[in-house]
Amino acid sequence: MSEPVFLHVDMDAFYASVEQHDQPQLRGRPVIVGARPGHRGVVSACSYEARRYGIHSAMPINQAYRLCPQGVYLPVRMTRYHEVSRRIMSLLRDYTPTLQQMSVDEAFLDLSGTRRLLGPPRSVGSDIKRRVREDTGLAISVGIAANRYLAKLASDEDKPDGLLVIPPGEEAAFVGRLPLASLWGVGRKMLAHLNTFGITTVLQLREYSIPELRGPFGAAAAEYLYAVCRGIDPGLYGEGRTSHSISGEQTFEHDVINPDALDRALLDTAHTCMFRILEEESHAQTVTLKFRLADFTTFTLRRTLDHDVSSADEIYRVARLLLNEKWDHTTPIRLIGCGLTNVHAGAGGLQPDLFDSADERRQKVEQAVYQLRRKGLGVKKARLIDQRKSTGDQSP
DNA sequence: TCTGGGGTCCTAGGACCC
DNA sequence: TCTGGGGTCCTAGGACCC
Repeated sequence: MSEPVFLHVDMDAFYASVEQHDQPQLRGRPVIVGARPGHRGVVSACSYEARRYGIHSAMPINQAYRLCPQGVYLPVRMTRYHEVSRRIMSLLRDYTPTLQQMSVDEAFLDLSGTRRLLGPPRSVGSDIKRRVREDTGLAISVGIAANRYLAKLASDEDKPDGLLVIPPGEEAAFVGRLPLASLWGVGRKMLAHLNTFGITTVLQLREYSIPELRGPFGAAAAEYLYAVCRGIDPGLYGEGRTSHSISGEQTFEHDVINPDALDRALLDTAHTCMFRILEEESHAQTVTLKFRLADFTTFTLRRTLDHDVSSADEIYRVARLLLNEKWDHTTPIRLIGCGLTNVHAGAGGLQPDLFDSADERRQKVEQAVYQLRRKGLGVKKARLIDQRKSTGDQSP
């Protein structure tokens, strides 16, 4: 019987590190990747040099700029990061066929039962770090433990360029030493909620039973908290997912009440969603609308149709309907977008014979447009292009 | 210091059916 | 006239993560 061994790989300051690698003159300098200073947006990632100024990801970009005006501010180049990510992931696949990629810069490897083949887990970890550095020039942090949850905490604990192994039997002791806030899944609100019950450490949390936690935190959170404070895997990580969601949204540079500007944004995101669901050959029946007012009040509405969504225009029409139901048409809107939920794999109901001829024609036009877009020709429907020419929101 | 964009999962309440 | 309970689907909102 082999013991379970999981390895978590986390790329350090990923976007910023890729930029520093691609432009060597940026090495050693504070690099901030995200929105343009002077505009609405946040920091997506920043180098360790930038962190010394107090900058961190998700910080408003203008705040970052005030802290470090001499920093190098770069736009997000997602295509490039995906390219580097794919290279690293394929390298990781040399170690296990059951690689579980969690995001562009994170993955789990199940190393259970590989000791005879690959050697001890720690040496596998150093080998991976060395190969990633040789191949891409990037530093990664590696955590190794008996379950995924702890492997992730371990890679987090020893950043940057870290390698931390939690030996079997040390699980509970390791978690017991961590601050409550560093538990994955315990965010600002949960931490504050725990504090109101006098729970400020992992060890204090352990004094509570599941039934005791259930009242204040709910059934799911109770079991989650009970497990993780003991170093037991809470068992998430998206295994066996059968559906997911696709969405797009956009924040306006200035808040908007002009219906044309809103229509344009909705149409644009509707097309993005339709393109993606066709590309992955899935189907969905539920359309969502999200909008946010100037004061940050956010509404999400959804409508489930009696058939699969068949065109971007249909997504747009449903989203527009939902907007009319909820919006007073006078309060400025900061963000708007739409999406699809309950997305399932398989072609679903997109067979043309299920639609009347108008819908069928529209579908064929869209499919053709998507084919061109996929080839990188950047074609958009005339309606979108026409409207884009008249851009100019009605902000005060 | 005014707060992106893409996701996931959970909760609570209502509708509806048996 | 008053009174069930369970199951499922749907909706709106919230917390959290990268």
